[in-house]
Amino acid sequence: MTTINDIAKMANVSRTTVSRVLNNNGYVSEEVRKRILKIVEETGYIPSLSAKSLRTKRSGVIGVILPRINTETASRVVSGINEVVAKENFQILLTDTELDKNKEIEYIRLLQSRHVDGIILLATNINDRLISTIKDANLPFISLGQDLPEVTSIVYDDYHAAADITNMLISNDHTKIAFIGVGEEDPSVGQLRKQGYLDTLSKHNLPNEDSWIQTGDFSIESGYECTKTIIKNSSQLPTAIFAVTDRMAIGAMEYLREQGFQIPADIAVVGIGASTMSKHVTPSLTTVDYFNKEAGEKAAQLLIADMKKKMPRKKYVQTYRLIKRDSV
Amino acid sequence: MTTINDIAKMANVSRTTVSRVLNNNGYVSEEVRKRILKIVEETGYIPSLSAKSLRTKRSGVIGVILPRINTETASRVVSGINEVVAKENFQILLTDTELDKNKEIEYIRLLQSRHVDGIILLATNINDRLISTIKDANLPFISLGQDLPEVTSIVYDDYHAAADITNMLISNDHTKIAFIGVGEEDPSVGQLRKQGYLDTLSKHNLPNEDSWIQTGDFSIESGYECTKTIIKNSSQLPTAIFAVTDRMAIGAMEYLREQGFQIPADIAVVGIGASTMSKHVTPSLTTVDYFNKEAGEKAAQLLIADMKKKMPRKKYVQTYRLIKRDSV
DNA sequence: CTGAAAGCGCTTACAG
DNA sequence: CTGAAAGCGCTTACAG
Repeated sequence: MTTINDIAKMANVSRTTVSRVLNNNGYVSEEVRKRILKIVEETGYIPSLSAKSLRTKRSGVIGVILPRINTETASRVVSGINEVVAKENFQILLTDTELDKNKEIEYIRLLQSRHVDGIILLATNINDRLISTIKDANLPFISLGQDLPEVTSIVYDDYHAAADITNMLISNDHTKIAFIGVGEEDPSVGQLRKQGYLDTLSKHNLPNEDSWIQTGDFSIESGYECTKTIIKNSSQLPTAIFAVTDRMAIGAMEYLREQGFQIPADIAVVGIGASTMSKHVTPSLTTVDYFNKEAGEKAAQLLIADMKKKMPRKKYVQTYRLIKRDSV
Repeated sequence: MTTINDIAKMANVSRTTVSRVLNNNGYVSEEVRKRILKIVEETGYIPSLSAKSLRTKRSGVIGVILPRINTETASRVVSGINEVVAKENFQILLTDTELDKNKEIEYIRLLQSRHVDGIILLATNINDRLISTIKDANLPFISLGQDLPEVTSIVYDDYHAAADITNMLISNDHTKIAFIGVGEEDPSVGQLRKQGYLDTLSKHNLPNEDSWIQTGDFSIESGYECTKTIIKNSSQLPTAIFAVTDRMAIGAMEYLREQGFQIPADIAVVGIGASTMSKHVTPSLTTVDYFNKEAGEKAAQLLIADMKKKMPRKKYVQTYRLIKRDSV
């Protein structure tokens, strides 16, 4: 492999000078510069970034920790992150926890050992070990999706989004609104969205049967099953179902359609996420757009800013947008 | 930052011994091992992989080059790759070319400078500069999705998949079959799928009007527009439309539905890709499953095998499966 | 404008 | 079973 020493020899200069040319800093005579560049070109020399990184303590790599790699949300976020960091010549090192909390911690340490310059975590839960691992890493760090104490966080406005969409159902004359949520170990999706729903119901003095509130696991199938339970176990049928993710909402629509319910005439369905699918199912799904890609961009911008100059911890709340379509 | 030297001092041994304990090779007395491990634990010491990689010439990182990061195909493939490489403790360094051919080459060189142990390229085209860059990199390399000369390639069986699905339309009594393809700079999707369609038509002596054959760009919108052109410009309406991707097929369905056509009664629609969406649109879309995740797994396995022991160049053809649903 | 030298944090023959 | 020493390929004060 060609190294900086080879280039130096071939150009009859020291490797110091070659380094200066390559990094464009320090004075080098135009003549020498040209000579070196020519040789670099001819040999196809590619500098070793591991050596550089060992020496400079910067790697040009940003670590991204995802709960699941193959979801539309994740790929939108990564796309947003990538767009920003690529411009600054950073690469993304991707890790997938498969929703395993231990892996979150393991990967933070791993990324640290790879000397990444910063980490963006798409968080799904909050726990003390996680927080302390992040503190110990002592690296520019952004949490996206959960409000992590002591860590700069970008969160979606889960509470208000859920409240808004519930309100929208109410203003469409729905008074019996069922709910499909996820487990409370996920504060953002599991707790805040549910609270937004519950508070809105009580504000309007609306009833809610126990059987109207079900807990799924983000999958289409769980939306289907929860809806089955709602329909079968309710003394009174709801006239609307609010699922906290589009996928579960689409599972709900599937079950309702199979059972011969008309959507929205018999039962309306809404979700959250503005997935591509939500637009193309029939009827098209009313949902909330969380601007995931923009959230990824923002996370990357904040991270880069923090890398350049240590920023104080702050919490950012993303905006969202209701998308009214045919399922209501 | 704690280094191996610090640990060595604290344990009163040489860093050689610490290295041996950490990497679990060479003889170390049980007593010393325990002492070292305890100190490692207490200090939270994290070895520097850049230093290790500089020394060993292996990085434990695999580079993946994607044409677009946020597509379902890409995320399935990456998920498959990740599953395999994570087991062997490799990380994925992800790059996104945004369909720019120059970036493919740029990223190969970049990944090389980062000393990745191998590269998987989701190729979208074939050109000489690309091939020669790959040869120069002299790294374990797998092409996925295109048959790159001189490079181990995993390809989908585009020709036969297209032929099969066309045949299926014919055996459902369709004789007027329109086609929505993509540009021919993409040999797999643009050329092979089209050829499979054309050959099947001529084998059955079926007609095909010029206006029945349109070229889109993978997007839902282009499927919509191509279908508009087909419907408006044809002297005879086709009774079926074969779009080479699900997204374009879904665009086609959208236009047809808007215009009041019944699917499949008036016009049948088929796609390729087995996207999640294809299952959940109404009517559900007949399509071809390419097992993208399995392709990703296989790419990773081949790459790892090649890293361990140089393998001869070979071409692998993935299997596929027709999924008949309600759009035919 | 240019170079010699030190050092980043590891691993690995080699010697004992 | 253990350690001293060399070296991986860079960058960066420092000196001239």
